[in-house]
Amino acid sequence: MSDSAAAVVAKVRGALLKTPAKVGGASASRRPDGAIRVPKAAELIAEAIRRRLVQGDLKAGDALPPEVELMAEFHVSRASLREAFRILETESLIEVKRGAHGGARITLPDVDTASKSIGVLLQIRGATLKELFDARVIIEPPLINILAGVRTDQDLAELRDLIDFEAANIDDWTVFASAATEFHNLLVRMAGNVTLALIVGMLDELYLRHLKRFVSRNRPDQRELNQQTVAIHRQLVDVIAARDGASAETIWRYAMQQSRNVILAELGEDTPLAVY
Amino acid sequence: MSDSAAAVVAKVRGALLKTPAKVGGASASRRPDGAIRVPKAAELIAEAIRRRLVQGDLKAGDALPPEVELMAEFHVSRASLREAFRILETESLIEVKRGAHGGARITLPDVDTASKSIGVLLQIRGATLKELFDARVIIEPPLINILAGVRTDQDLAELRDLIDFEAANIDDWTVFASAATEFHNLLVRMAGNVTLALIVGMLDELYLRHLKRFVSRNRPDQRELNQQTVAIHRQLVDVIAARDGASAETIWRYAMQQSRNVILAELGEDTPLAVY
DNA sequence: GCGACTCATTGGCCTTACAATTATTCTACT
DNA sequence: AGTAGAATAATTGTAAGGCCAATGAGTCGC
Repeated sequence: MSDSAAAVVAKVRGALLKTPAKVGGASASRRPDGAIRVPKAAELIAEAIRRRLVQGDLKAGDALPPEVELMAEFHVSRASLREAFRILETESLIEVKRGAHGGARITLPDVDTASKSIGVLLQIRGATLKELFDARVIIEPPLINILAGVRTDQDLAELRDLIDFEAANIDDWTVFASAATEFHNLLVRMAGNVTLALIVGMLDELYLRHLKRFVSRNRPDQRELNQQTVAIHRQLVDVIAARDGASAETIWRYAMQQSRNVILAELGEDTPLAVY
Repeated sequence: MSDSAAAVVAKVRGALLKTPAKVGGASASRRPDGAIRVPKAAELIAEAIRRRLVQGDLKAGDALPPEVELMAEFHVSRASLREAFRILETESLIEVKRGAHGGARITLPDVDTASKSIGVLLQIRGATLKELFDARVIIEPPLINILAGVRTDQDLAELRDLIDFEAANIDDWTVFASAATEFHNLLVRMAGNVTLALIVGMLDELYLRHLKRFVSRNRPDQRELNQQTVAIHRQLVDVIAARDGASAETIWRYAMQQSRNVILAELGEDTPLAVY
């Protein structure tokens, strides 16, 4: 290529940003301190691909063209393209496999990704385990109230199936714990607010991450606690079945405060959240 | 270097992962489908630096050594190192400047970063604007109740200062909007739950991003609405001053539902959230 | 002092080359 | 015919080296 590097850069920038009317376009973005930041080639490529993805041009599982083709398409070197890949991998938007028929494939980001970035933020800001639970105690009960109004018979059946599964695994600590967590998430999802379901999912995820790092032992009275849990879950579903939102909310708030107190008493109220 | 590439890779892996006892260590991680994934050099470097950062060996503003030194330290090529930089940049953990005395500097991630990853997730899952507001209507009022119990006189003073500022800028749409948003955030922060403050901050951020993309026009009755807003804010602070948590919660819930209805009527209830 | 200039430092980007991995295809042997 | 295993082709992972651009600090001239 005989162009000077500057010309090439200019060309790429031009090619990538040919939709300057889009107000949301994040080229030449400003940093908090007001200084302008010249976007790097890799960032522009990542942004272009990300846009295709979010706007639906690319679906999960779709394969991106091999590096050689993308290099030609974006007029960049392999190094820059690969840096863009690392960015998109970090955002869990692609996965790259090597070998024949390898290459980058679109993946849907999951809760893990988001909760990781939030986790770092919370840890830096000194959030405590107590706050994490308080947040859930505030968010979940009102959702249960809503759920009592919108639940279908199939929802009830699913919830009861899950409770039966809990009861069947009452002695297997890890299985029971993940089932109980899933019960929470299921309730929240059924309430129908995708946003809050996601938030609760992330809080769960953070709590579990913390747990896995610091707790390996079991409680002596675990079995008894688990039985209580199952009983409360059954009671809750019955009230939801009766469409008694207010009672359901009260029950759930009480139940969550109970388990919050048990867990915090064991782990320590002011334990700083630690996910790394 | 006369080693085969395989030997070099092995050496690097060994050097980077010399703390295998750390349970949190994410080398050779498993993907959801159970397949094991060989971590790339860039990921290992990013992880090593990230760990130093989160554990406090590196503070915000600290400069990392120049690329040449890091290449030597990690025994990797410049390409791999730079891919690692892109990963860390994506996570908002470093910022790279060029020129003399440039290089990578540690930065603290901010709400933007987290809300971006959540935004993608929400958009993909088809969250609507309505849900975003419903989430805030659920989360904020209980926090106001708490705030009424813990508020200090200085908190009241700050809130009233902010309201005065709102009143003074009642005709400047953008200034008023950001002041009103800050009022929300201030309330939530004062309630003392870092986790929920962060979550509300992210929801705000997402709403504002959406707004900036799609709304440029003003309402004809904006001035009147803003005056109502100021009146309600004053009323709220008075009730908080009286430590009347229940009333404060009720007032705030009502106020938020009002503004939710106004905004949704204008933008459309089922508008899918669009942040890109 | 103070502005323009120089220059060393450092990252941004490109090219080339080779190694490692993997799906497919071919081959040889049973 | 069928199948294990070897060759092959496609594709990413990593390295090395080079040029250019940006930047900030010191220097020189006024």
